[in-house]
Amino acid sequence: MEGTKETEIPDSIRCEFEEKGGIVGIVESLPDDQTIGDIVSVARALSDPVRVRVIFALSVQPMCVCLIVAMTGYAYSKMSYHLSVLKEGGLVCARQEGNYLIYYLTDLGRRVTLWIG
Amino acid sequence: MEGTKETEIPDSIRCEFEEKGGIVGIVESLPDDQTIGDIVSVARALSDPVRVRVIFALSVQPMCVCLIVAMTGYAYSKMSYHLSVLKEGGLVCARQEGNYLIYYLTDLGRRVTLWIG
DNA sequence: CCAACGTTTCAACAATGTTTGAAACAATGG
DNA sequence: CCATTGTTTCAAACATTGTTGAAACGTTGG
Repeated sequence: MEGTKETEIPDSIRCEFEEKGGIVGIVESLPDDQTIGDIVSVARALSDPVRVRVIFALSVQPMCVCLIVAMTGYAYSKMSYHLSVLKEGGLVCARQEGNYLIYYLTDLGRRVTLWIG
Repeated sequence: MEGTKETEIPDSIRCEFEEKGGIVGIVESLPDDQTIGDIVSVARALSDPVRVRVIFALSVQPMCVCLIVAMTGYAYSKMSYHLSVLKEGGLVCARQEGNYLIYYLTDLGRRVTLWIG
């Protein structure tokens, strides 16, 4: 055994694989951890049906929490949790208006909603 | 109170909201459950860093499990689990070659990888 | 047929994510 | 200042996901 090789790999792959620089080459071509982390947090935000519904609804128009709650039938505290996950994923943000909090899509939220739609 | 109205909503939203048909109108404009479910299962597949890394690696070239394992340092059984999540999300599939299983991106997997990259 | 290899499956366990209801907070109107 | 309304926070219960190591499966070569 010489150098970086430890694993046997099938012929059908070996050639292309070595051309690409082997494991080292492929790993180097991967996005950095920060980018991967961003992707993961968006994905997590989208990994629940009610949250997906909410961002689609917000893509129609901004809404206060009371509307979102009325639309989904969820309790305030429950929806508050889901909204916080969407906020952490960078998909929504909120502005205060009097007694109300109005949630709306961020730029990223808009792009994501367009793309998955 | 007349008709569908039960919730007080702030002035800044009311007008636009009623134009869109209120809650009923907005709910009707949402994607159907099947579509939402598909989005969620793709999102879940992407909601772990190692899985995201794997699909990026597979976008460079198909790989047998032993290579993926070597690349990530994960145990076989662990990686096998993550690959099954990616498969359930419809992002990857595999073909057998002799003793090896070679994973590669599906069409959906390719589109997703391109978009998130 | 047997042994070796690549891979998956399984069950127990650990870790994370979600729900619940009560309590707290902030803004408004009286 | 007080009561009310819209919303968040918190901790405890609960549910879903991820990890581990051992055992099983399928394919290959001897």
